[in-house]
Amino acid sequence: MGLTKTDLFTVKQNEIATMLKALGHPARVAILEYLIRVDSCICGDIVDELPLAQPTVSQHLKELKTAGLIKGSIEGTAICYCVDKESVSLLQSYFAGISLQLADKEKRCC
Amino acid sequence: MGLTKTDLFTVKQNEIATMLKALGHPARVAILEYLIRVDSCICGDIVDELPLAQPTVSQHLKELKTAGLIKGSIEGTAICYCVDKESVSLLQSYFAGISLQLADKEKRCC
DNA sequence: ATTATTTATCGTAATATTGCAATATATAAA
DNA sequence: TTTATATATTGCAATATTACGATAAATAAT
Repeated sequence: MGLTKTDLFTVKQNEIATMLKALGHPARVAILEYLIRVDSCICGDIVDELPLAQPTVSQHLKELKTAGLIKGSIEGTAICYCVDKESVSLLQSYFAGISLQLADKEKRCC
Repeated sequence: MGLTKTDLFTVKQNEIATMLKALGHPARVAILEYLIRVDSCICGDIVDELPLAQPTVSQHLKELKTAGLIKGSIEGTAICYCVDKESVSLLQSYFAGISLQLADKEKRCC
């Protein structure tokens, strides 16, 4: 197989999983953090910043973009990437909600 | 390849990526949500709840456990799984921090 | 027009993931 | 002890991911 059965789960569950999967690699976490740290949304510097080859970085950027976590805009010959605030906000809300629900429960085991 | 170069990134980045990767599959998101929803941390009901075969569910549970997101305790012949509050709290803090940092920045492109 | 610069895509090798049937393990009940 | 119940492990096929060299595409500068 190797094929995720997305149709068996809710749209929301798939949405969350897709975004988290995109961040399920240290290079992509590093890219996100770099884009946030640098206050302009600088682009190909990511390649210099990361210890990975240019095609590899490009591929990671594509995955982040496909998952909706970053956006890119053409800036002359370069491309300017930046974080999609909405999607990050969505994840933030998701975990905030979960934490809230967890706070109420008292554990009966574990 | 197919091999993540974890040594090239920070411990924190790897830690976050590992947990998010574990949640990067709708079945595992569904398991987390189910464990939170059911206020006792019931175990093998997960198999009935999810539209996946028992070995598949067992495997997903293992991945969540390895990533530290859930814990399991033996309860007679059954095993009782529940969410590890600390790790969820860690993720919650992570995204809260990112959101805060993002709020300050004004976008220069995208 | 030619050349340099920047980013994307292709091709490919190594490895990982997903899913499940079959089977093993381990405890509870009879 | 035998049988039932619950969960884990093994083995395997199909597919996905990771990484990068080589190359393409697209714009800027000369």
